[in-house]
Amino acid sequence: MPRERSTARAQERVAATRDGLVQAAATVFAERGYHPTRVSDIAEQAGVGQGTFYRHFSDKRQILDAVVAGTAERLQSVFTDENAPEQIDSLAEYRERASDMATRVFELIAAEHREMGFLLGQLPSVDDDGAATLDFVHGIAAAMIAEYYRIGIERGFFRADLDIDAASIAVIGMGLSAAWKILRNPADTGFRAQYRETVVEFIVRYAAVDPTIAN
Amino acid sequence: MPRERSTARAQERVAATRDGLVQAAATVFAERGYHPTRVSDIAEQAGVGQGTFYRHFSDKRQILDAVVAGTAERLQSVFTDENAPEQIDSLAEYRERASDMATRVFELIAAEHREMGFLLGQLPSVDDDGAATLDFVHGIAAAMIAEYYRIGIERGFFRADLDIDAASIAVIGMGLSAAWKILRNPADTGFRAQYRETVVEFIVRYAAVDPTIAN
Amino acid sequence: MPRERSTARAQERVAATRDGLVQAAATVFAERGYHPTRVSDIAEQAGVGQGTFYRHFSDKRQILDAVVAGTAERLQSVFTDENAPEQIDSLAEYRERASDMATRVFELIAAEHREMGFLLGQLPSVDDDGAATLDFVHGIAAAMIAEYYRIGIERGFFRADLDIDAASIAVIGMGLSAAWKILRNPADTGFRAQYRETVVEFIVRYAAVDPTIAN
Amino acid sequence: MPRERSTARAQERVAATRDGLVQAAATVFAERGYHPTRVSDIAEQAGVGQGTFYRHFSDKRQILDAVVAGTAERLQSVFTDENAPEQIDSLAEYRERASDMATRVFELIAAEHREMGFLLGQLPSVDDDGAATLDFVHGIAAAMIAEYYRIGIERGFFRADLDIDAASIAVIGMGLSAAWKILRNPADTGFRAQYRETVVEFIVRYAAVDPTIAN
DNA sequence: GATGAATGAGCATTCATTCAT
DNA sequence: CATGAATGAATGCTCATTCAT
Repeated sequence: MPRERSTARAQERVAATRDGLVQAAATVFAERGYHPTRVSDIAEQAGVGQGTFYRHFSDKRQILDAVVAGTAERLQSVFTDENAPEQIDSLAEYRERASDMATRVFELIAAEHREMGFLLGQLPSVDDDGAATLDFVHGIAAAMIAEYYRIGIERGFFRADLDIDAASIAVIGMGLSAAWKILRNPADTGFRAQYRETVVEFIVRYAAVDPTIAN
Repeated sequence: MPRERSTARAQERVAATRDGLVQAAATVFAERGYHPTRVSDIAEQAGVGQGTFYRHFSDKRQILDAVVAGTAERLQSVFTDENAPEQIDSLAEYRERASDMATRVFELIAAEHREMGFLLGQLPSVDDDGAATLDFVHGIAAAMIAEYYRIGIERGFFRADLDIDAASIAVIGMGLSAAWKILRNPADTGFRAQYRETVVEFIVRYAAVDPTIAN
Repeated sequence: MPRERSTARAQERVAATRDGLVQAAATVFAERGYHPTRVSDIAEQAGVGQGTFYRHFSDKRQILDAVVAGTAERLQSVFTDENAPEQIDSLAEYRERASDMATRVFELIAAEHREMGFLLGQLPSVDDDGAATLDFVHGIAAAMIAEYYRIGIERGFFRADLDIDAASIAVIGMGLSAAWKILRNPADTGFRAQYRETVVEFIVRYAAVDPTIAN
Repeated sequence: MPRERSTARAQERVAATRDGLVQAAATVFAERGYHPTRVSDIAEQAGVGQGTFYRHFSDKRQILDAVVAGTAERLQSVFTDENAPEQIDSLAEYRERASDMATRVFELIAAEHREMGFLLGQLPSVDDDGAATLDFVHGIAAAMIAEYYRIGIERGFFRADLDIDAASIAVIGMGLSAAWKILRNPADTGFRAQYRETVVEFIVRYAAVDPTIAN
């Protein structure tokens, strides 16, 4: 089947061009910001002609969706990959898990600090849909954190009267601050370690029936 | 001296026109965002001609500074007006003060939600200077919170081993999350009260030598 | 009222710029055709910047309406100005009137041959609306010619069994052919005179009860 | 000779592709007009790739020539096929012949109304060469009609003092009007019959020595 | 000082044409 | 020969800025 093989190869090439454009857009959006970036900047960065851009995306807004989808997916995967809260049985385990996840989130932010900075700093400014996308990511994260709190109460090492919803939002806020700081200085691993400990402490001391147990 | 009087009046009128433009810019920037807003939109909203805009501001970027200065000033004043941490002598007082300030910040955000939304959502996307301005506001707030922690340790009702810098950043994050939520639903006073309590609880339980004292 | 006077002058200047653009568009549309003409061609011909074009017309299609309206109006005025068919009382007068009107139409076509050529040759190619506009002009002319036939029958010097509608269309066709020829050679006054006589002869011999009366 | 046979088949296929493209171009040109039609529209309509278009035609203008040649040829064949004016010997025969030819022309226009509409409405707008092509067709038709008039005079049933050139042009005009009307409503066979009779009457009454003979 | 008409640099987008597969 | 992805010149249109009144 020489036909099919060549078709497959052609499809690969098309996909490669498209991916290159998305990658290029992620780069220049993060560098210059969405609005100041011209389509020609993206094409140039991708090493293709301007017309090629329009073969793959109808306009600048469209490629943004592809860029954001990729970044948001990587961010969400931190929370979802092998991180079911059901496996936590003690406050000590909870501490460990929270610390792990904070580490992973902070590492991802540091590693993709430009993309994440774009997500936080630029997406709301694109349009209402951009802001809505960020809202959606917030919501996902909040729901996930709330689930951890629920399990903690259920298992008896978190006090039953804590405000799950408000606490989830507060925890997300600590993450936002972390992101803000990391984005300014992605190489400062010391801050990340220090801040992670503090965040865990905040979470545990706020929620634990007896925070001293696992201290 | 009819001369001087007329001059004074003229100066007043000029200042009024200028203020009207800043107010108009704040409104349309908040509505549409900085980049999509045209200078003609600002002039139209202010009820003056486009040429008048350029009598008062050299370009679009300039009026943004005036807009941001006003908004940021109102935000900072919440932290500085009659709020010296030296006056706090007990954990109970600390709680009360923290609750008061959270209330004031949340009220301000709700009252000027569009301007504050612009600050958080749009300013980083304008240019590096815009992001720096937001950084600066963050820094001010962090320093102020840090001072409160320092006093708490000094007066003995906060544990000495807490991480002042990291904690300050975490508290700012909780404020960011609050802002995010309030901006989406400025009329929900219930959320504000509930979240305020949770934040105070986070702060006190994290830092207090014996959180139960004032419970 | 210095205010009002300056406003009136300003309005004049605006109208002058607009008229200049319409004039320029008529010229370049006639020269190059509608589709190949760029907005910048029109602006250049009018001696203004491209942006000025868009102050007065939303796009290329819009200015075409203004151009066509002017040309069509001049064309229709030939038929309507002081040309009521009621004043015709004899075949001899009818001949004279037909000859007069043919002369006037042919002169107009010769004088504005580029604009008229545009109307006939380019308008249908612009879009459906362009074709409809030409249809409309056809309809106006046909109705007017039909009215002349009706009067002729009423007054008794045209036979009653002639087909008014079909004949009107045929007469318009003779006019179209004239236009076609005149557009190719606007300076040939000899052809115009010769063709005019033939057309009158066609009309009279087709319709007259006794064509020889006024011969 | 399997070689030659396969070559012959290949040539056939090439010709078929080419014809398909011309047919497709005729269709989409008639639908959208020449300028708004994209090469990709033609290729898509023909069911081939864009590249294939350029294997058969050097550019968009080239295929127009092929389209126009076909349409014009079919139009001209109405006048030339088995229609030598030498075979006419009486006014009655002349009437019949004129009626026949009008019928055939009108039928062709109705049958290929989109292609003919393109010829009349779009060709002059393509470029000077397009207008010249239409001029050429006009000239052919005029010459043919003139020949009929010449024969009529020669045979004595047309008056000797008629203006052959002007009359030919007038008759073409009646055809143009017919085309215009038919193009707007190709299904209206009633109009065609009615208008045909009127045209014949115009022609005969204008030219005949004694029009009443064959009435 | 105020005005808004005029300006043109800048950018998004289209589409005829090329060419590697 | 056929294909359709890639190309970039060409062009419509926007909008920050200027300036004559």
